Amino acid sequence: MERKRSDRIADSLESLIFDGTFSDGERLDEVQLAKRFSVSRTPIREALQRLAMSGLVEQIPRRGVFVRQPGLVELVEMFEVMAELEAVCARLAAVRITDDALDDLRATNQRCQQAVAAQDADGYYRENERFHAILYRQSGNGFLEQECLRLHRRLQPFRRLQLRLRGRLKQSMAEHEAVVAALEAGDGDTAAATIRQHVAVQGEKFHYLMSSLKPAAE
Amino acid sequence: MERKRSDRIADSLESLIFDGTFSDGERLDEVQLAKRFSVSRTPIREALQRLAMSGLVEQIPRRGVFVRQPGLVELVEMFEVMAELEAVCARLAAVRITDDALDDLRATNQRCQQAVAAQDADGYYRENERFHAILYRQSGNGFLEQECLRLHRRLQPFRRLQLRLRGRLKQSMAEHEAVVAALEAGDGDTAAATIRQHVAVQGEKFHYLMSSLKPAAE
DNA sequence: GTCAATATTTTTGTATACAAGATGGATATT
DNA sequence: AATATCCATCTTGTATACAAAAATATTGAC
Repeated sequence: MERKRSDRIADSLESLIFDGTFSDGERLDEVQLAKRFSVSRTPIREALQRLAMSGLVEQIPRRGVFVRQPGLVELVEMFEVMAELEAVCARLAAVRITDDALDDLRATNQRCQQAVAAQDADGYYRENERFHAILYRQSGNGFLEQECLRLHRRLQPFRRLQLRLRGRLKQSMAEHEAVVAALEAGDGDTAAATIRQHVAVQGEKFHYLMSSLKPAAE
Repeated sequence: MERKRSDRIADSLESLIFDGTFSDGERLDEVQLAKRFSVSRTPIREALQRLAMSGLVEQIPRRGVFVRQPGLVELVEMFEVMAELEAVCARLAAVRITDDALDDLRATNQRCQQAVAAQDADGYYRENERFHAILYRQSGNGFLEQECLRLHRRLQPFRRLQLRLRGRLKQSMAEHEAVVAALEAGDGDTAAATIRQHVAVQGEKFHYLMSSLKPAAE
């Protein structure tokens, strides 16, 4: 599936940026990375360019690429956009969703519940991902679906941080149920409002998390 | 401002794809392009990669890159997303917009009107761009602003097609005025609904244009 | 004559070599 | 001593060379 070396390197670098191995503002030296991955500069450069397009690094011409960790405000902004995009998906899905997809959502939610009960974090994430992916798909708008997947993927590492908040999982599940109910009833506005809140609260919780942990981020 | 040769090449290729010099599905040969731009394959490859990220071409590993003109359905989808994004901007702007920005919007609209009266197509586009750019900015969400600018830019060549529809410009201006009025009144829902319709209608008109011109596009 | 297997050629992906701009420090001048 | 200038070095951007894979042509078997 992965074909070009530069693709795999891009993924690796992405992970390294996400898990904080590269701190914000750090310059990524091409020859260093080339040695690290045992390749020439060419695939490194291709990978870096991809990351630049994704917004993970900033490429200053003739100067180098610098990792660009989103600050607190940008994160909140991204969560806000994610919330709105998912709300659009929900509103569209309310009229376009198929019965099969509704069944799928319910089944996914059930598995998600079981994962919560079993304290299976990975399982929870997998099913949660699936829930949202189905919602995107059922918007009936392939372009919207892709954009949602893109942003969702970008926010994923930050989403992981906040699961530790007590009681969040249970409430999250309840919100999922409410969304399914609204979709079933064809109530687009309720579905949109519910999912918007469901996602937006993550941004807010994140805000809280950050300000409680770090002294003054940005 | 333009720094790397590959950047300028990417822009050139983008234009060539937009204006239809490269038809859909056509393979872009690296050496051919290299000769055409009198450079080596390296900057060509970098440019092509950027285009692939933007979705303008599809890159099939070890096989080449192929231009990927959006089909009719994808265009409608993109306009739908644009409409929703702008609606979000409007709703947020209704509470966040500054008085200065309101004045700016009004002035821009006025210049836009004048351009319409003078049959100054370029002027109209410039001011129309500005109107939407201000709206994005006044959402108060920098990330949303960037995403809107990205999609707006991508849709620009297709938007240009439909100005020839009789009476569209006048109605468009009226919609702009309505948006400003709603923003002034702080009525986010009305502003959102108005701008959503304003943008969505472009996708629909485009649909009409296509089906009337081409026999059966996709 | 058709199909298949192999060889040739073409094209992409990667490595290396080269060019030009940027960084940093040393030296000279005020 | 402070600052400006020039030089050395380093890093990026581009060109070329090489390797591997795919496309195409050729040849052989049936």
